[in-house]
Amino acid sequence: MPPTKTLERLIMYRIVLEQNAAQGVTHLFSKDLADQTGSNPAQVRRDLMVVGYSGNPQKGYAVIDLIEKIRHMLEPAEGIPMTLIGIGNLGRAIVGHFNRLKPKFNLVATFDTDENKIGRVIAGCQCYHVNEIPKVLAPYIIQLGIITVPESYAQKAADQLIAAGVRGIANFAPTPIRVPAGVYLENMQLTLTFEKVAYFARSKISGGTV
Amino acid sequence: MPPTKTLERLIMYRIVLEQNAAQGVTHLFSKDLADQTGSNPAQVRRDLMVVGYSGNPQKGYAVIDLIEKIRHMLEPAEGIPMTLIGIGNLGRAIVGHFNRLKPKFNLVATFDTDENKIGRVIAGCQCYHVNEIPKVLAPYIIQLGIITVPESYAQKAADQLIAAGVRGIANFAPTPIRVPAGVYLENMQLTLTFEKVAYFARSKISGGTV
DNA sequence: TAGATTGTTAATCGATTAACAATC
DNA sequence: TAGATTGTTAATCGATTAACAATC
Repeated sequence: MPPTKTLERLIMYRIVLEQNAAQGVTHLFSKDLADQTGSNPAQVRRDLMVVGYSGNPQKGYAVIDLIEKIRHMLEPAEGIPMTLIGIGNLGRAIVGHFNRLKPKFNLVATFDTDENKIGRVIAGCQCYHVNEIPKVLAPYIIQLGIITVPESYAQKAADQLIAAGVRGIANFAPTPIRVPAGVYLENMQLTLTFEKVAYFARSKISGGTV
Repeated sequence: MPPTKTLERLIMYRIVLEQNAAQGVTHLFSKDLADQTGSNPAQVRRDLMVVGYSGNPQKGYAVIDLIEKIRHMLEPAEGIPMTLIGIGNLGRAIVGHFNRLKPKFNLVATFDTDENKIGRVIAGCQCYHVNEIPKVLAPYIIQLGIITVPESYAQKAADQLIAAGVRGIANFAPTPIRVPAGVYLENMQLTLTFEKVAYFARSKISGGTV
């Protein structure tokens, strides 16, 4: 299993590799990839060691082949089952994103407590009441549960997802939550990012990246 | 200037300290703070060294005082000027967040290219056409510019903000962008988070945090 | 071939954790 | 006082960067 940081960068490389492929670029050097991702050539080469793909000192890396290698490493399977709780603006924005990520992810259902939303298809996915989580999710082993609910409901939402067997959680509520060992958690406090940027924008002389 | 990681955790501590204060908790030990933020007591104590606040071996840390110390360290000033480009679902969700963060941040304007949005007040803030960026932002030194536009417009949006003197950028478009030295950049690829969680949820036996 | 770039190892750097005397 | 917790230094750990022989 690669280090988290390496994995993050590999995902980033793949994103920009796909953009390059879309523009008809066939080969890139480690320097190019570094420039486009805010990394550096040594880092890129070191990261690529874990995917088991070799470049060519004269041409660099074949874009298509490298995408395929990274993809293969990241996604043994397609149609990763996922779900989302809380269909506010943020929830809708994220669901929208996932419509572009098909068929990689399979958004099996969304949940909310607002009667106006329940039973409707929102952003292409059926919305259920949170009470139906156990029933609706029973057929799946959900790899990714996204929490976009208000602060007061965040921990409860996580507990419900975990009870339904969800293995990984990305929490966007404005408070960190806790999960038992065995569940992978990413607490995404958007506020934290904003405060950090404001802080370093004020303090730093030269810019950081990623 | 504290290390980035330390700063991130300090912001997180403050978030949970504020929640504890709201619940009437007056004192916390490093262990409590660690549990609630997915950290560990040694880390907490080490981080708190930089804020210059001393706890008490018998009572722990006085919640209110510690909040004040961290706040003081993070925000020399109030009303940090900020802006946002791209009033889609994600943009609206973020603007909504900022309404809770007043008076700390001061969202001076939002921008879009959609004629249906321009001239309107959306989520409490006036929306202008992107062509007006230079004029509207001229009176401010913007510390935080948030980009929530489609992929194809992300780099352009950044360039426009930077030309208007924006010092820090949080980019939520689905592609990393580049900025010159002197501008602090955070590329927030939500996709990256989702793929990472899905990956480790599948691979890891015991859970990670933060 | 000559030379820039690769893959990989070694060196450096920074961040986390452990340890412990000082403290209340 | 006794004992748990603090602040801080030292040790460990992991991640980044530098270096360089191998390669095309």
